[in-house]
Amino acid sequence: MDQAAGRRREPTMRDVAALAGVSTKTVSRVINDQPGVGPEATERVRAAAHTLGFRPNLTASSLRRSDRRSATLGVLFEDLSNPFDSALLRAVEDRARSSGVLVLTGSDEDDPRLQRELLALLASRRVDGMIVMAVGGHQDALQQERERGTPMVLVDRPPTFANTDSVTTTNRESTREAVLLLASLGHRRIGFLGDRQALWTSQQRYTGYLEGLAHAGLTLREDLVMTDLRGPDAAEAATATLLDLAQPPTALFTAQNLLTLGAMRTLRDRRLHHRIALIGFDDFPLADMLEPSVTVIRQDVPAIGRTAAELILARIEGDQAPVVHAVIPALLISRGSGEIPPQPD
Amino acid sequence: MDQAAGRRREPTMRDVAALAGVSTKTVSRVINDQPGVGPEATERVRAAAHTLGFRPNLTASSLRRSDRRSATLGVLFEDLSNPFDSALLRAVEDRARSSGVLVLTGSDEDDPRLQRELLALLASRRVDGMIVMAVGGHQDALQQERERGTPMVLVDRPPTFANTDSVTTTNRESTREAVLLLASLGHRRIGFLGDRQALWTSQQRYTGYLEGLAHAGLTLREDLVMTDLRGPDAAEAATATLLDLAQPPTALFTAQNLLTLGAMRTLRDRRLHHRIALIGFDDFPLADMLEPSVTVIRQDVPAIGRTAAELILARIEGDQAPVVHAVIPALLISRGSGEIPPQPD
DNA sequence: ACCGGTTACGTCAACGTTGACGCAGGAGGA
DNA sequence: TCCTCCTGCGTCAACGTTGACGTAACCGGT
Repeated sequence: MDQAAGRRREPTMRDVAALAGVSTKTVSRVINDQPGVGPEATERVRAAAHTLGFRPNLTASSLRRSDRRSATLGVLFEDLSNPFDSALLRAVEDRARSSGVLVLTGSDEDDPRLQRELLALLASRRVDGMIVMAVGGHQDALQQERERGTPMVLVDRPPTFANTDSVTTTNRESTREAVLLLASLGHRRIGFLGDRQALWTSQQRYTGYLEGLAHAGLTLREDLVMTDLRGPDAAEAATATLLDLAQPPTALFTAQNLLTLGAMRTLRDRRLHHRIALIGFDDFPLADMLEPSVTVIRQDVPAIGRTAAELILARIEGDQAPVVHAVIPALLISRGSGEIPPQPD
Repeated sequence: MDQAAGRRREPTMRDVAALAGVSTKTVSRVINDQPGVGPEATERVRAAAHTLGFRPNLTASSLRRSDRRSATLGVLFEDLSNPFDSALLRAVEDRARSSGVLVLTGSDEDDPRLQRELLALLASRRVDGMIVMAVGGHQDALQQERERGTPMVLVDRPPTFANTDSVTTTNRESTREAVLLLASLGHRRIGFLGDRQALWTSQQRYTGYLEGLAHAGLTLREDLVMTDLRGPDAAEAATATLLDLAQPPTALFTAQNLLTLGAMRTLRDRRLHHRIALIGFDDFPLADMLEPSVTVIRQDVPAIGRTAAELILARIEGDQAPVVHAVIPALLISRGSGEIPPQPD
């Protein structure tokens, strides 16, 4: 047995047919459970297939079939090593596998060039449909792919173009809810740390923040808002800046999980983590093990993934229903850090 | 534009050929950068392909080519939503993409039936090779697949059968090192919490524990060893059991990241987290944000993934070198919890 | 005995692409 | 001048499978 080259030729339907003494078409019928084959012929084919270890070649099959199905889905996320993305992938995968569908994956790092390239690689493998996290900025590549007729569902962020399903979460509403919670505890100076404003989710969360302030009768203080923070280190520095203000915030809202970590780090360094309230968007492992435990807004990632998978599978089956923009509710999980009242100076 | 059905027919080489006024073979040559086409014909083909939006059908191509390559790899891990697995996937993916190869994924949940099923699904899509985390117990399905000639590399756990590459880490050596560190601080009663002993990694880590004790001149106390723990809850209970002994351990070694979390939870509940030393196998996010920060053995996940991908790609290219069992060194990261000296009772 | 229908197969071509091979025309050498 | 080689194409068949269609045998009814 070699490691690689000299790979044994896989047995084909022709081989099975020869051994069973029937035509390849009959083998095809048996393999695909189609009617029109007698019980003994069926048995002979089954036996032959088993002794030869025959496995149908799905690429040849999908080439020839009229529906062209490859029973393969493309999944294009920002970064599959991110817990949010990988949990989403897992949910998609589970739902897909129950339909015998496998998943071809890619990480585009939110880079339009990379996304376009990966889209092309998926397309040349003729996946039946794609579940994609759109990159920030314009979605030209996605739109072009969609206009070619590729079934597509966007997750996490909706399309900027027409006629494409999406699954997102209650970014705005849940953020508003969190801000209202803080305000109800008496906080008047609530800081906001946000991701890149080019991202739709960031904009939504910021809008929710503004709405929350308005509902609580608070006026926006621009100096308490820091956006376009990329990663925990930026959030760490931004938090320090806010705390150094003459009138520092008594509560913080962090609009993304990495930013939550950065903010926590600064609060901890300054021994303020029990004195300044903190609510973060996105749950993360161990949030409940920290001191104080971190209050977060948790997206229902399994539901998002399952919904996206169900949508795309239905579209692939030919579902012609009007476009769907599903919104999966997120949940505010109170753990302690968000319930700290404002502290006297 | 419909959502799904009535999917536009993708343009083929025939369409391009017709528009460019050449034969399909000439189109094929241009697309594949093969020689034997004049500059103007090349230009006409390029233009035609561009205006039609032609993209080669890789499934048809791989069916016909002599090497049968589909430029697709199968990756079969235990659970893609686990941070270790997803980081590994990401590393594999990056290395593969630099060769234009895409990855077809699956999670087998350490279930032999599921693994066999997913293996078959990957095989019927004729992936060029597979990177697999073997399930605990016997590896029959893997071995059979391997014996059919499928190029294969195992990660995290080595094969129990011949002639198959693997990439693992220094489970035994690093565990020994950790135990020696604890012993050097004066610990005499070091507890061990282990995963299912059916897993190779668990056995290795347990062996390392034994070796560490022996090197330190300590005798094994069986009552301090708890194995076959599944998940954090089991570890939590096991830790409680150990602490309730007449002579409880003064230090703990947890052989897997979920077990580390469970042990930490119990230590914290009993307010012993600053009095009992703890070292865990596998790093995890936020380990540095806890109090005390958790000393861990960190596997070099990117290196493992990259190495596995390079191995499989080389084998696919026909590399006939003898079997490789790569071992990637893990690193002990001292953060505090592992440096707590034994406390007087 | 004859007809219409059904059952259980088989034959053939085609899906989109590429390997093997063929061929015309021009360049270059004897 | 003729032969050879090379360049730049084209033709054809085949990869493994399945849709469309053909057909022989048999059934029941008249």
